[in-house]
Amino acid sequence: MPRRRRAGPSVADAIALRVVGGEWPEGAVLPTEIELAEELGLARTSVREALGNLKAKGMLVSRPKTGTRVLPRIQWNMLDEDVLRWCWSEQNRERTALHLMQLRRIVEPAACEIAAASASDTDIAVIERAYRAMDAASADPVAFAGPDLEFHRAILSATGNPFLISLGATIETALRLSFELSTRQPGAPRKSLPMHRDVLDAIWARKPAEARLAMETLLGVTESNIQRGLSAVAASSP
Amino acid sequence: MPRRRRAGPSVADAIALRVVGGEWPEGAVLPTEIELAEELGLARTSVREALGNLKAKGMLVSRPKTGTRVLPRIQWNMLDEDVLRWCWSEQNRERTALHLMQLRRIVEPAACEIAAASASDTDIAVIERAYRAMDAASADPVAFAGPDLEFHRAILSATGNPFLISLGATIETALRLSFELSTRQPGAPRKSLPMHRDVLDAIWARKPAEARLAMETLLGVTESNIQRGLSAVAASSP
DNA sequence: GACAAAGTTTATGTCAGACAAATAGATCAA
DNA sequence: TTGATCTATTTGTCTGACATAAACTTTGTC
Repeated sequence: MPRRRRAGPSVADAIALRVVGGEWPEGAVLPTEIELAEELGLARTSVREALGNLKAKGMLVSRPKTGTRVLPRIQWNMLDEDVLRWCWSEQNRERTALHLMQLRRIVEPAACEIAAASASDTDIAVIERAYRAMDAASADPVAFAGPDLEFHRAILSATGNPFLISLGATIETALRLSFELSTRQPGAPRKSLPMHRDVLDAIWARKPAEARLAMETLLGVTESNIQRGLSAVAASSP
Repeated sequence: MPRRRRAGPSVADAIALRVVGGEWPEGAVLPTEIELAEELGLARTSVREALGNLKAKGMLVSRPKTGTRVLPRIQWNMLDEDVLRWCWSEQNRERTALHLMQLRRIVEPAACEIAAASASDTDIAVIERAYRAMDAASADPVAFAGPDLEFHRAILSATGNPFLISLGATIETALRLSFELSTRQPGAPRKSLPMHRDVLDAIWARKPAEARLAMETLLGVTESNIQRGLSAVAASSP
């Protein structure tokens, strides 16, 4: 007697991971809903719900008779947190990490500039609180990560631009995924703290140009840290 | 005898528009699935499918007994095309249009720089093809819009960065929505054409700095066009 | 009377089976 | 050969039922 497991979003996860893994490449049609249901030991309803999620995220499309096809990856919404998470569990993490870094170096300095020009006092207070938490945790690289993410997210939020705020959520997810890469440097927190301080001070002083510059400097160091982390990973697992 | 209408995604649309419209504000719980089904004249299954989509996009969350609640707008994924479309049908289009423009002025010049530095010949050929189509349609502002969108999207694609490519899709959707605002200027196509040409030439000549500058100039003119369009709308409907 | 344990209620989550609709592919006719 | 029709198959929708979880109520105890 098969007890009903609370499948939840894990069904979408299971199918999405198989899509990302290449079991059904771009343009391929995946098995019928009934076949998938049998294979996974679920009702067709549950499979449909999972497939519906993947359709909502631009990964699949389905039509009667034709079946459900995998859309080209170019059309997937990489800015969706789930899609990003699923795609992360793949071989090419290095390139993804670098692409993410490229995005950050485009968006975050500009966000700093905007924040310095137009953030409210409460916005800045949130940034400052994150900074204090970073300071308190600077001895522990693991505990340091949380406030670090919050610091960068708070700056995006301080712009008041909904698009940039959503981008902040995406970046935060990606950073959490690439956490392993950036924390291989034990002394990194201590070194990056004063740079974060520079960013905060410039925003607090309402100096947009300086804020942008401080963030560019910070991200430059961050990128070289990540690159060192990448080469360390590559060296440890030839 | 109620014939079954092919409801399709319009169910999600209907519910999403009511959420965006403020019928159930942030944090509020919306009616039970059964009540919604009765109200919409659909089966609970169909309502569930629509709600599932909205959950996948970060707009709703639901738990047994508690019901389905509207998440804070700050958590919605504004970079999702559907969410963007739904939020567009609201009062504050002006601010949204300006926020979009702010995003473009951050992303597109940087993308131009990257494209000029690293785009493949085929990537550039796609950009050039879009430019030719713009040239051919420069007499008709309506026909001009399509190739115009394609031109900007092609530049984002030419970066080879999946995140920027996804952003391109978002920007394209938003531009299509704000189409009405930017086409109030009859002579705009003719004026913007040479600026697009400058962008293309700089990318073709592999001069990143010039490409960035050309795009900044182009977007500056575009923004003032949109602002004129906004004030024209405000003046025509007091 | 306060408080903890057990039962009740109710909404979502899952299942099962059926029919409707659409369409790709096969069949048939001119 | 070509065009229209037929058929098979897959997704889309409906119906009704039970499972599960959590807020609410009741009960029992100190």
